[in-house]
Amino acid sequence: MPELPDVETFRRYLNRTAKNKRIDNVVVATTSLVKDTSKASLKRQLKGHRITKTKRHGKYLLGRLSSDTWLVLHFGMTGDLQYYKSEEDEPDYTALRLDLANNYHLAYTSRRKLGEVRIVSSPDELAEEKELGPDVYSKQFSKRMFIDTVRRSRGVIKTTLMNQSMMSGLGNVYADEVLFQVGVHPSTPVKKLDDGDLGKIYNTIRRVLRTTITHKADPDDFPRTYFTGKRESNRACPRCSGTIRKAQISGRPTYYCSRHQKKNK
DNA sequence: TTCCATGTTCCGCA
DNA sequence: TTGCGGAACATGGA
Repeated sequence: MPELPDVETFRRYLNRTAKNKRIDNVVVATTSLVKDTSKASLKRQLKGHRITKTKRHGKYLLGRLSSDTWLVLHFGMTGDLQYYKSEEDEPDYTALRLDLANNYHLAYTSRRKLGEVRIVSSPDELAEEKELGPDVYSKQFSKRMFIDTVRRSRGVIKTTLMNQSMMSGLGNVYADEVLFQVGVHPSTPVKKLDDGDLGKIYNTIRRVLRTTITHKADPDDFPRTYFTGKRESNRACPRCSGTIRKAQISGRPTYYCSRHQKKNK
């Protein structure tokens, strides 16, 4: 679930729920997800403070604390956020729980324990440490930057779009969605794409992200011509009379339409 | 039971 | 030397 549109949805959720509420108590249930700091230190840095502002860089959600440091949440493949009042509503797999002054709780859950929780001094510090490229949905990330960045890659287009150090935010599912919509085969070498092709890919990335964020990253609400949420081989293509195929690209399961996504135009 | 999975990181090879 | 691709990681669900 958690690629850029999901994390942006989490960010907005946090803004209208736990933001500006004092954190009275902190429960760390899954210590292995806390990186670069001890459990005790994480608790100390959260307790008594509030999240006053949120940001997102790619798939990372950051919350500025009233102490002027930043809480970082990464959701791995199965992370989620839940805001609730009654203790019996506590979700399964809660890894970190913030008990707020209004008696509500914010739970960060992780089924597969692949995420990350930490404190950094600034969003820039996080980007530097993780070597994150610009957020693919940010205003600053222009079409020119996109084309120049992609040109540095010697690999195939899908893998390039997913490379977080080139641009951050797209994962396996949304990279497929973008290429599906723009009609480019995922294993097309970047060097075979001209500036016109790349410009179209850029426009499609922005449009797909805008649309899916609008629908709160819920595939059930996506337009019919999207195939996120319907990733299944041998299924009819929602855009043409073709059939959805599955392949392995850079070790990731990849879905594409064998008819309207040709390797060479 | 076996296989698969929306994440990142590490290692070997070209 | 640099960058790409595959494997590993942890764990639940189909």
